[in-house]
Amino acid sequence: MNFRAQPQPLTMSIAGVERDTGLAKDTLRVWERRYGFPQPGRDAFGERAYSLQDVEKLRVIKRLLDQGHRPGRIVALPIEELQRLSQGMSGERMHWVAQTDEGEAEVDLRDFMQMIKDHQAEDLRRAFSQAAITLGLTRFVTEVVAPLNVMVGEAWLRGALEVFEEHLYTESVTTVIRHAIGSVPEQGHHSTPKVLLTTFPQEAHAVGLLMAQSIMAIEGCRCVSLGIQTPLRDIVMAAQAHQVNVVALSCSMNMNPNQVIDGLQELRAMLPAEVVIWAGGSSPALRRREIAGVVPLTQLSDIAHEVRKWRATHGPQKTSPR
Amino acid sequence: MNFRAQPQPLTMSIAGVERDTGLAKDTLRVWERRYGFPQPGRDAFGERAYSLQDVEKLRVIKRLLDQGHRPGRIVALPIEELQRLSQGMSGERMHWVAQTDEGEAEVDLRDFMQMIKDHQAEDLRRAFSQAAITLGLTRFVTEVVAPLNVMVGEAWLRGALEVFEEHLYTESVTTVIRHAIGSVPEQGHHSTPKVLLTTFPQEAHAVGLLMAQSIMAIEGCRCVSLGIQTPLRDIVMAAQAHQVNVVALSCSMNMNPNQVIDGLQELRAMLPAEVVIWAGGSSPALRRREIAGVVPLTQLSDIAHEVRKWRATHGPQKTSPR
DNA sequence: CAGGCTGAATTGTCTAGGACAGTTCAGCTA
DNA sequence: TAGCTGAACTGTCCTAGACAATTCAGCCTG
Repeated sequence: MNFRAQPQPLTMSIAGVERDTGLAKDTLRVWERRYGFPQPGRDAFGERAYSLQDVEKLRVIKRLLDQGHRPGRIVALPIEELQRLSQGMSGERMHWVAQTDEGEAEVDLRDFMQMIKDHQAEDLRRAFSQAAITLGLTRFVTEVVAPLNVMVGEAWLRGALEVFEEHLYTESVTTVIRHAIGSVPEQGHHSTPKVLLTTFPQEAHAVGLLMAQSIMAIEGCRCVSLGIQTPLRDIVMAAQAHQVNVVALSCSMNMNPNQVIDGLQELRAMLPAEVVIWAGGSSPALRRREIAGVVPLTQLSDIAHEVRKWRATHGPQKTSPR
Repeated sequence: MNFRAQPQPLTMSIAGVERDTGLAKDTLRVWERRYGFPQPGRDAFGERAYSLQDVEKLRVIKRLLDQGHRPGRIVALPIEELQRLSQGMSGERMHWVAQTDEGEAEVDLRDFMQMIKDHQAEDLRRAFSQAAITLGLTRFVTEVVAPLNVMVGEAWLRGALEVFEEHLYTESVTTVIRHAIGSVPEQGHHSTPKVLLTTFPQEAHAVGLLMAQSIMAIEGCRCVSLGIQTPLRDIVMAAQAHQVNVVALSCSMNMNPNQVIDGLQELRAMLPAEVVIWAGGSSPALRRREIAGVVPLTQLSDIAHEVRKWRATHGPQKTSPR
């Protein structure tokens, strides 16, 4: 067993930091000028070289920003102070427990986390399958996958989880949800609403989309998913080609809030008024401010409500004539 | 049916163009300086305002770049010239036909292409499912999906297929293959080889990986997939954590050949010698030159051969002790 | 004629600081 | 307490220059 220690680069380029933290290059430079942090060293070519500690701190800062803090107040703070701030929230509910109808606790999320950390690939997938069957797809997604996503994301931010461990989790969940979706009986040609699912080009996370799709399928929608990263104009063209009633976008926490808002506004301007836009996911942009003509779904449970609301507003079974 | 031809703004900001074309802001500005195109107007604030025609032309240029053209040669060309270049290549063998054992032609790939272009989402998925059942998973993947990938890729390069149409194809195929993999009986804890599947961080295409996984599953391998885009060091760490015998990488045509070669060499240096590396996919880098300690699998059928070869070389059922 | 070397051209990304519109805050007034 | 207003904050755009990395084109060699 001679796995070599990696030739880990001890620093990161500005482009790497942008990708890792989601903070634009311009922003990083302007913070340096204004707040004195980050203060990267320079490599042999005179280009910024960020230490891994600084990148770590930037990640914490990003999270605090998403929670509503303002840059000028926190960017210059020492790391301990930031961690104290970010401890404030989260971190309490590592012990959520989903319960079966009979009331006994059956699914302890810590068990899943443990399997991820122990790299028990087969066991993990089997446990997910079992939970999906025991709880049903809707509860599995809302009570197991959603909180696990948060826990995995936080663990990754803390550095408690490696990228490959997160990948394994994502792959396992994807497999199980897709399999479950396949078991939902297909909708007839006239069931409504017909929903187009996809994400903006900047969004790399596919699980959120899949979760939404699974709940919509259960609620009896006709789902057409394009997967992730569809250019704006293609979303519009697809909505037209498939004659959908609803366009549903998944926007994860990692997307730039401004891009989310801009994208939604542009999309709204390009789509005909009778096509509804649902924007779901953990992006802070969705909570922050209302966007005209866009329905924010900040919780998974909102989906079912919105489907029913749509059906109440529109004819119960006829596809709108257009 | 009042889908608007365009969004009200007849121009686009530089950020919008970046989002729509995938060309970085820096690149757009430098092209303007060097080649005189694009030559955007300015809005009331003195900021670049790109016409929709220019954006359209930029999209064509992006496509040509992906094909291997160089910016200096094409950016300044008039739109007609660019379109002529796009037409140029590909497009002869649209008439492959897979045959059932009885010999009758059953599956005409042109039918699938037609369904994609006609946006018949449900029919397409149903047709794929049916083909997978009729032909069996291995033949479905090698005789239907593989050639269709080529056809779809070529059509996209020619501009004959929109991005959202390609997305729909990818999503449908993914659904069907994943479902089929789920039906392959799970391997026991001692079957070999144990294979780690993933791609390099630059690789965005997941279907190739899935195709490989499906064939390996059929051949009785224990597959651990991390999905796409795993950093190099995480591939190594995962190989160790999961104690795999083989690391399988999928490298599509779209990856930079140099990145493929460098990545494989670095990976080879980091992994212990007893872990085999299989590199599959349509990347030209795999055909071009041999890489020491890496097995190239340029065809899907190579996978089965290589699995058997591995079993012949190593003990038939014991996991290597290490 | 294949293959390898070298210098020149090409190309994306980085650097610097300045500017400004839009948002949020803080203090004053009613 | 509520509402207004000016000041501070903040992200993104701007210009123009520089340079490493890649690719091309020509030449030489075996």
